[in-house]
Amino acid sequence: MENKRTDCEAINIDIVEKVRPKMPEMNLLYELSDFFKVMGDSTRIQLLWALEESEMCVGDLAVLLNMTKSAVSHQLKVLRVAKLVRAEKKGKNVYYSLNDHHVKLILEKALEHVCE
Amino acid sequence: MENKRTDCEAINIDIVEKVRPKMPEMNLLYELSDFFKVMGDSTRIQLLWALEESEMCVGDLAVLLNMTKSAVSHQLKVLRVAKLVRAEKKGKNVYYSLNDHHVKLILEKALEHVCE
DNA sequence: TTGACAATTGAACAGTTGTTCAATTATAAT
DNA sequence: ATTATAATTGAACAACTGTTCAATTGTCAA
Repeated sequence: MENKRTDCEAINIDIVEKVRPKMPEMNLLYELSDFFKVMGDSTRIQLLWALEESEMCVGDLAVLLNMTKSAVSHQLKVLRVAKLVRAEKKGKNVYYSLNDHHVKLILEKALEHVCE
Repeated sequence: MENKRTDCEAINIDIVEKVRPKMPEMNLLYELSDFFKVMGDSTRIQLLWALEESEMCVGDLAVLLNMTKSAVSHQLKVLRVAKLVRAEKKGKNVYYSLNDHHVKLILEKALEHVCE
């Protein structure tokens, strides 16, 4: 289970024990940090930002971001696995679109944060 | 400036050119992704979560998270550099507290996202 | 069927990240 | 002054990440 360990005693054991029950479960914690990890890449933010404006296929996104199709496709896969975008095949092309309304809100809040 | 490059032509050049002016500046993009990178670690989320409940010193946080003081201190430094927490020396101890009201909101939104 | 194009894939690479360990700084108590 | 405790620091290490490159899949048009 827990393989880390402290190397000290608590200074204010009362505070620690008051806070402990408020801490989130490890499971939730990993889901949260995994979500932020996905957001923590400038290429993926660009992709989400672009798809907020319009659905687009891989080639268009590659031109827009000035990257190779391969690099874009790899990152779209990350976003797809994280369920932030979805893919739809139309003829020869695969069109990507946003799959989650929370993302826009979170991006806006983060924007407020970095802009202040 | 730009050292990446496409390996293809746009399929829908009209869409690409319609979206292009809406794209954020590289500068802003990096600030955004840097912020999410900081949030994208379960240890740092635990620290922020704990400090939302009460300010605490390094030793208490180490006990609470069951980690070494060193590991906690390293991560607190990351949060300090990102201006998400601030440190105040009180006698023998250094007390850390939240330094940004946006963080709580963003954590809540992210929580809504991963919980649905 | 053949050829061209769109997209995906996996391996490889360099660059980055988080924890550990040992050493160090700084404060408080004796 | 000396000792003990709190916290920070830097180097080292393994684990992870993002892009490139080359090869592959699947679809359309001729």
